[in-house]
Amino acid sequence: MTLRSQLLKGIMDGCVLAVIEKEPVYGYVLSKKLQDIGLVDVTEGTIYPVLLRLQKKGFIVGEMQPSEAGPNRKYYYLTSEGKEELELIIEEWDNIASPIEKLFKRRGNNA
Amino acid sequence: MTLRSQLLKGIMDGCVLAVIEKEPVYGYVLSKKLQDIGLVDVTEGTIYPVLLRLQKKGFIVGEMQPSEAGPNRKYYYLTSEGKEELELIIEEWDNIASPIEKLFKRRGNNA
DNA sequence: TATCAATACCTTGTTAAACAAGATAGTGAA
DNA sequence: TTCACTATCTTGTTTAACAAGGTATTGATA
Repeated sequence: MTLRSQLLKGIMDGCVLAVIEKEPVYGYVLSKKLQDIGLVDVTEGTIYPVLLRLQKKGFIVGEMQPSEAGPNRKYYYLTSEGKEELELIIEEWDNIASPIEKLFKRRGNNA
Repeated sequence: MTLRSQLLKGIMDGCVLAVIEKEPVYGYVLSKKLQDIGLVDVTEGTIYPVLLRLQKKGFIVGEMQPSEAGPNRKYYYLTSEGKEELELIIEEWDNIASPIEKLFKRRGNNA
């Protein structure tokens, strides 16, 4: 719908892997974290399909853990395949983002 | 299909507008230009739908011009609405790209 | 003449992923 | 008992890249 949602296509996997790499998280809090850093539209409707996809591909593993308050939480951990995948995604990102940056930067430089 | 193709979602319009802003171009050569700067998969199957979409929205206008060798060329020019749209797209890009960059940058900093 | 490559336009169909909307359920406070 | 917050997940819609194909012009080569 939004331009924002289109711009995230193909990079959500990378974002999720990057967060999980730092420390294992569960879906609900992952969504909040991504919103906090500026990806404001990343709600649960986005995050859970991504987590399922990544788990199916073997890049993360989920483990249910009891919670003292509220429903149980499914924590996700990065696998070594997931780490490799993250490297690839970051490389691709650089390959795509840098020509776009150049295209967008050299403009209005009449100062 | 490719990760690359997903990463370009929602940003092709901006890329095309940015190129046309510098100088009017026709579709065939626009595709080559974008490939040259690193967007290697941007073929005519990508470019012509984008040009039609942008024209329908009033961001560019096309004008057929005779060619001495080969088929005629349809040159596209940026409108003032197109310029405004480009500004918006670049702003959105910055809003999305910068948190992603941060997520990807602060890694492997054990040097 | 026929054929090929390069140039140049365009359309159709497939596919993937974000995400809005909704369903379900546990805890605890008012 | 009603509400808010936490937490999981699914379904359906939408959008845009782009692979594949089609048409036509010019000019070179066989």
